[in-house]
Amino acid sequence: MSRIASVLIPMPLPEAFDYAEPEGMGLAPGDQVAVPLGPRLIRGVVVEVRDALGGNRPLKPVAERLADPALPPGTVEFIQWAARYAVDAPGQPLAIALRGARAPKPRPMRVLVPTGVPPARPTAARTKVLEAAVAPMSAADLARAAGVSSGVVKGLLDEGALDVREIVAEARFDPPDLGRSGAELNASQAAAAEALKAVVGGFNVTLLDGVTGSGKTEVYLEAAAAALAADPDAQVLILLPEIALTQAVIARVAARFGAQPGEWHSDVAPPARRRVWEAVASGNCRIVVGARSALFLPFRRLKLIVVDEEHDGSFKQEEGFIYHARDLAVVRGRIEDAAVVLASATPSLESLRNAETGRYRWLRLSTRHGTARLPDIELIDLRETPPEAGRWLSPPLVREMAETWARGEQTLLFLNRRGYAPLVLCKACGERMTAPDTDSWLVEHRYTGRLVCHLTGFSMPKPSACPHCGAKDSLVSIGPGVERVEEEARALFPEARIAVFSSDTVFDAREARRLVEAMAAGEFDILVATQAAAKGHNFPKLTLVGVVDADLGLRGGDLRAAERTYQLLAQATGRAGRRDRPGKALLQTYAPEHAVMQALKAQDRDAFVEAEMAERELSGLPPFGRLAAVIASGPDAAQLEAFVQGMASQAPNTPGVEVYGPADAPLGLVRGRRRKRFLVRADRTVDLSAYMAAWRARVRPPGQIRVAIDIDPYSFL
DNA sequence: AAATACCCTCTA
DNA sequence: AGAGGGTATTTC
Repeated sequence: MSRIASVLIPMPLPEAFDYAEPEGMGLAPGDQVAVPLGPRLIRGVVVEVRDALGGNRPLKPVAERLADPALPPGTVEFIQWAARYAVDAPGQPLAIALRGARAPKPRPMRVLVPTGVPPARPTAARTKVLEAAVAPMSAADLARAAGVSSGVVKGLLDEGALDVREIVAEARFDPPDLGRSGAELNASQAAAAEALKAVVGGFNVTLLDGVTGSGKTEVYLEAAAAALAADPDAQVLILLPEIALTQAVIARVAARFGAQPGEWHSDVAPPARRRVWEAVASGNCRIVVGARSALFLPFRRLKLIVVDEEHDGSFKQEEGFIYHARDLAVVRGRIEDAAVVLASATPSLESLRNAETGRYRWLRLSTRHGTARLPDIELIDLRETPPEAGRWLSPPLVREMAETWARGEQTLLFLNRRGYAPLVLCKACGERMTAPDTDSWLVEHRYTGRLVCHLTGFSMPKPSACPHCGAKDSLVSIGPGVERVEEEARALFPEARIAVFSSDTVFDAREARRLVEAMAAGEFDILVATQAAAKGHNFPKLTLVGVVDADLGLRGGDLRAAERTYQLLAQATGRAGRRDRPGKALLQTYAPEHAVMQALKAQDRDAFVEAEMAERELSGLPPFGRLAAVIASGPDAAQLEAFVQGMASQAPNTPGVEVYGPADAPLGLVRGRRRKRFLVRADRTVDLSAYMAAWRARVRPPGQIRVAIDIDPYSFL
């Protein structure tokens, strides 16, 4: 009986395609194959093999079974589940899962080995080289090890005393050393670690909820140790929201287990990615530390997933295949029968709700590690003590900074806004500088002298005359960014050592580490930083945190504005006063009576959560209801309008579902494309993915119009 | 995603 | 007619 293989192709095709299995190929689900698609050959993954019963239309045969490792069953199932959930083609998550498999193999390393042939002229330098060559190494390394110039090595090579051998770097990782003991734990940590060790083994979800500085990392590393020890093949995945945080966690893992974990994020070079991918597939790499896309690696025996800083919005992928890594981590845990640990000092309301209702276990770490105390938090009412015109630091904050500096301690000025000024306008005609074909403001960057669109990446030199009315020197910078706050701090404290930490000054993991280490070593007095520095780092001499604009995140008023502001500011203020020094945080606000500010001041997270939960429950919003967004975009405004009107009339009528829209998206024009949005609210009991899929199936977007569906949207732009 | 089928306009 | 260019369609 001939057989049919269903093959998933890493492209936005609506379903797996069927191919005939050539006699004797013996395909199984998960196998990587080459299949013909139109005129070309393409890589795909077998998802099903079945007998060819009855009449079939003629199928093209599978061209070849690739030697690359097969995807384990759990990975294939997860990909299909994720696609259905996100209402997208299964080829999209497959493309993410195959990113490591398609990357080029690491280049073989060329090492030199002695041939035994004695050199014609055995000089002292040559003897040193041959003595050093007992271990195979590259020519450059050999010259360095022997302390001679590269010419000596080349001479020996030319004479045949040394020979080149190519070594293919194997996709091997050192096994974790499970004999090592972990960090010293305090009573609260030890209790949590014991509780976590008990949950590894099967699927369940635990919320590890501990104040900043309570030592969550040590606790979940003990859970990792337990998972790795319980099963010699067990694998552990630690997900982090940002690349900048991976280095610190990798160092902690390496110290705890005496072995380098696999590192996975977009900054990892393709050959290194291939190495990690293959080692994860073979089961050799047992610990992975990575960003959200590490969730799609081909784990053979995943037993623990840790989502660190689980509340962080960076876990939501907003482009291409749209998904939330925290939510999908729980799904993958269920599929793989792995324990899932969600860790945060300021958990998301979704996770807190699941903990409250008992769906998740709830472990609370109360005390700060060591002797550190939480900082005192005070609100500065900017209506009463405003800064001078054109300044952003109020007198009370400046006074506190001066005292901190006098004591030889550090200040962190926190402002979650890159660049110099968020808006540039012409005082002659009132024109606001925006990017071409986009109606978002251009942000002024003084370091580079350019105006930058933070949405599209467009940038241009700052013009000397207004491009609209032509007036000379009429452009004024409105509002503060970190660069402007730095300028003000320098004017106030000309002697102080000041640095800026934002994604413009710190563009890769190495640079971030350097700046963090310099700050920790006390090489700066004042650090002006965006959220890039607000989380995860430990600065022992930092005793004052000044939040320049505490109200920033509350504007715009989307669903999670209050929650996000609370989380961000709690993290930022938590930077102050670790170790034995008392810390202080000052929040500049125009709305000190706002519930978020009051909760921060009182350091009463539970009160804030309770109030916010009550509001969400009243309006049926997450975590009490579910949301989805539709973003339709196209270059032609009239055509788009007609399409969305038609789409509105096609929305399925289902109890427990409300459709709002279409409305102009807040950023109505991006890269020359008009954008319209629908928002869908549904009761928790509704299968929202199925609803959205049904709706999408009823419409056919004409021409250039694109429809994107965002399940559980975080951005409302 | 990428090759190609289709469908216009322009040129001589 | 054939080239050129942009867009819609198809891929088991």
